[in-house]
Amino acid sequence: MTLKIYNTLTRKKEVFTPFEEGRVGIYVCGPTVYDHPHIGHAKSYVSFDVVIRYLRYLGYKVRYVQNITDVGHLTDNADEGEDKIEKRAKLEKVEPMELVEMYMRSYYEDMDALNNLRPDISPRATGHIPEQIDLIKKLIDKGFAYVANQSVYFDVSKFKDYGKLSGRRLEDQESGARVEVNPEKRHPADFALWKRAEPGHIMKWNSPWGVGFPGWHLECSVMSMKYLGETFDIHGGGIENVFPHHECEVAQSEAANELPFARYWMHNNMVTVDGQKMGKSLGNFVTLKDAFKKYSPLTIRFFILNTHYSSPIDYSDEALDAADKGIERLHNTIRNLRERLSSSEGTEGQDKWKTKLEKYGHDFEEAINEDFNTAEAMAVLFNLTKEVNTLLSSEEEISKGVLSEIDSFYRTYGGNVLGITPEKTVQYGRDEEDIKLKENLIKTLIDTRDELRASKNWELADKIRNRLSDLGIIVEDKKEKAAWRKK
RNA sequence: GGCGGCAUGGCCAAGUGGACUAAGGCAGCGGAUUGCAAAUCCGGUAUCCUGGGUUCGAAUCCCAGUGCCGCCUCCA
Repeated sequence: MTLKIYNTLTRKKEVFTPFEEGRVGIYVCGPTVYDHPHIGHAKSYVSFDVVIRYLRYLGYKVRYVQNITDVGHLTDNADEGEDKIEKRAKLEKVEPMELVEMYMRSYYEDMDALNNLRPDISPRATGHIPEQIDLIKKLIDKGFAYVANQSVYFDVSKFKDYGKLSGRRLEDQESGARVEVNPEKRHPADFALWKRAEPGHIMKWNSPWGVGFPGWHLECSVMSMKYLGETFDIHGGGIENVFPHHECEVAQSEAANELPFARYWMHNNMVTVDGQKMGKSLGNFVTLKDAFKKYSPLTIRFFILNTHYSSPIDYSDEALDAADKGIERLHNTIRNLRERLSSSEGTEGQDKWKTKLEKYGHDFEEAINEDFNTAEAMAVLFNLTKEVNTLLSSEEEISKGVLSEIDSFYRTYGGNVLGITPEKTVQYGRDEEDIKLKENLIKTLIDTRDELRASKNWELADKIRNRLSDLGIIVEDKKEKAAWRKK
């Protein structure tokens, strides 16, 4: 079995082989931190998180680089408009770097909640100005860039492969269709490597061409090659950035190095909200902080992974409610399993289950190997879950050996690879002590109720169960002792 | 105008030439289980957008049509 990845560059699904045996270098376009992250960020970074997790599961030593854009990303296209960070900083009356810090923290907070692993390196554009200047110099020296009125532009006509990633040809582009062409540019498709700072511009640095700031596309080229090498394995990002962002990255990197840049390009699709595109201008952004008020982060993760990363998803209450129920079923089984595990012993039947689980593991891998088909992989998890539920609800004794084999299956595939199953199954309170106290209080009530049931005092037993239900505690009666869970 | 994608049960969604008499989730229906519930299990539920074509064989390939969506402004 081999991992296959759909490569935007070749428009084909290809067998993945790393550049350097046993190691994988991956760069994923990170956020521009000028606002709280939204549901679109979640889709992108959850998708790539599974890529990272699976590559590690396969035994690769992975270096995961994901940048933080903190300068150079402008509000408009074609190198015009204000810097997003600077604009927002002025609005909130803070230092640009203060703003960056604030939203960067917000970003990691939400990504942590979604159970995304942190990147190994999170380089910031402002921390790599000298490197960016060096790359520009190199491009000018090689004749791929030119200086115009203290700004520097990449000359697309000099790079014959321009358009190979996005499949666009220069002559097809209707220049100036949506924006006025900057008269400093020789060709309308030329893009800024360095922009001179206009009066009043705050975020600026000295350069050989005057005071200014780097173009947006440049940082990704510079930081990926600095940490991953001039040729590296995987470059990921949103499909909306194929052109012009990624196309420009390829151009400037390959022009400078005369070597292939990223070997596999992966692009995730976008999120719509109630069937409509999520856009700044439409004002229908769903921030993760808002989404989390309604749905748990793992529900959102489950919802995202239930569709292939390259397909769009539509965020709606109906879809999220369904995902919520789905993941609850999975969690219920795992919780029941772990409860049984703590009071079981022996190893009878372990080998039989081991064989069975190997087959499920094989099916799971086969799904993920097909360009990260997480939806199919989750189906495997649910097929197993049905079988486990049957086992758990049967009357017979189940050995500790069997239970722990199953538990470790969930930990490996549901936990390590997909990240949709929790380490601990009960999270109910702020700290350990708080959790313990609450659990004990609930247990006390339930124990009392079990005694009432034993003496067939149904009326009072039902009353307690209803009252607990009102408080969000679901009681499930079993033969002797009742079980409970948080709604 | 240029480029690209999608259309599968009530909803979401895998599958992209033969183990498809189409995975999985949600909802609903019937049954088992239960003191009643909850949870769980079992069962039934799809002319694979339309019309042609290729093939021994098509959800899957080709052509035409219809409808939606994205990129070429902003955005992951």
